Amino acid sequence: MRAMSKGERTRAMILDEALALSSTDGLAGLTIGSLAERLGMSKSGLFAHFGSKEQLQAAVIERAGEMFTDVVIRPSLEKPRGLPRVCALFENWIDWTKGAGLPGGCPMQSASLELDDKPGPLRDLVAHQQDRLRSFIARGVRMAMEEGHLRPDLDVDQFVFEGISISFGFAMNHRLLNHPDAEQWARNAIRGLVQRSLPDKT
Amino acid sequence: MRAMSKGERTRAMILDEALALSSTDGLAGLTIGSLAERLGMSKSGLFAHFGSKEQLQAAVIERAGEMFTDVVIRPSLEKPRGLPRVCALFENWIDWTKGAGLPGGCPMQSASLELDDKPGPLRDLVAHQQDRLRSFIARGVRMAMEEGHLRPDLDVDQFVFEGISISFGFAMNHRLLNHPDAEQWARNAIRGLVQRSLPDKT
DNA sequence: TTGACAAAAGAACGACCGTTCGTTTTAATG
DNA sequence: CATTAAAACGAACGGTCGTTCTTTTGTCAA
Repeated sequence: MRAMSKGERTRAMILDEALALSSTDGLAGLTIGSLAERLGMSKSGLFAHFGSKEQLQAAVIERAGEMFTDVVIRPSLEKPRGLPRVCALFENWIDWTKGAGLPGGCPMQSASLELDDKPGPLRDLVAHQQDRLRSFIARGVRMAMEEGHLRPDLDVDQFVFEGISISFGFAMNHRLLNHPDAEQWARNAIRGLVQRSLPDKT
Repeated sequence: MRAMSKGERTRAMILDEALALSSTDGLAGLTIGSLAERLGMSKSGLFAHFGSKEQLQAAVIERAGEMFTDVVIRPSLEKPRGLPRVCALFENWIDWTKGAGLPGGCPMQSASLELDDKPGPLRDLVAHQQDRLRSFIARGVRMAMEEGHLRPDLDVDQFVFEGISISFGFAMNHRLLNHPDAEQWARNAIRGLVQRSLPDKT
């Protein structure tokens, strides 16, 4: 890990700060000037690390994806496969939304809303990351079905849609209206989703 | 309606275009220059109608709220009170998300994400509108309980949370990933939510 | 320690931002 | 019609945007 040159180190430092900034101001609100000022360096010096603003934004999106993987996905893999892993993922996700690291909300969520009408490489990047998440959850659910933890006739895509919707809905309620009950609602909703996906007790 | 002066007419015209623009580019991406160009008028002439950009943005948010009321809420009031009205609301909402009028997605949703970390009058405005929607739905659900359409022990806030989450989740899936099954998932989820809120058949 | 190269700084660019102001055009009213 | 107020314009302001240069500084191996 000490094979990290000076340039690579500052680049990583820039990305960390850029991620924090874009989580509050959005991907478009992320400006090179303010980012440089926060880091106490010159615009041009910062700029040279990325070559263009779009590439900076792309790097931010990728970094956000890595962070999400580290905080939400990877820890869930330490749980036993099947239902425990699926539940752990949603719990990690709720914790992540509550502000794990980033000052603003989940940057991927705002990026999605921001880019949904703007075709281009950034939009493709975000869509791809969302697809990866979706298929990861689907894989976990299918495992849980194989393990007998969930109904064999469960509609996997429907389950994933509802789980993701709850997570996004929680972010909305928690961050904008910061309603104190939002977390409880989200946990209840996830629990209900799981409960009605269990195998029949007959 | 002919009591509308020239100024009021152009102001309305400006707001319509501003709403369309902000639905694709976001509230922050809405600029006076591009808006004026689209309308074929001068920046200063347009500016004079609002006095500041923030007031323009506030007017856009309010206009978006009116539009949502016209397209989603008001039509549901023509249905009989109780469950039919609640279901109609969610169906209207899905249609609205599919692009009723606006080229971009629901402007209120992106505004929420955009402003959730930026305290100020705009954030308050959006939060207030969301609160109004939430309490409107809650009122409808309570009516349905009184009519005997829904379980008397139903957790109203929980119901509202899940319904709103589904609607937002649909927007996300439909607009960003434009997954063809998204609408079906959303309708299934709403139907499931309603079904498990019905009175016991015992 | 020197020499080569990577990294950061600095100044400047054209473009666009929100905003102001004075002027001109247009609409409403007697 | 003439008058007056409302509405739209055009030019300009200070700032910031992303980006491009050239120059200076720092790093790191020979």
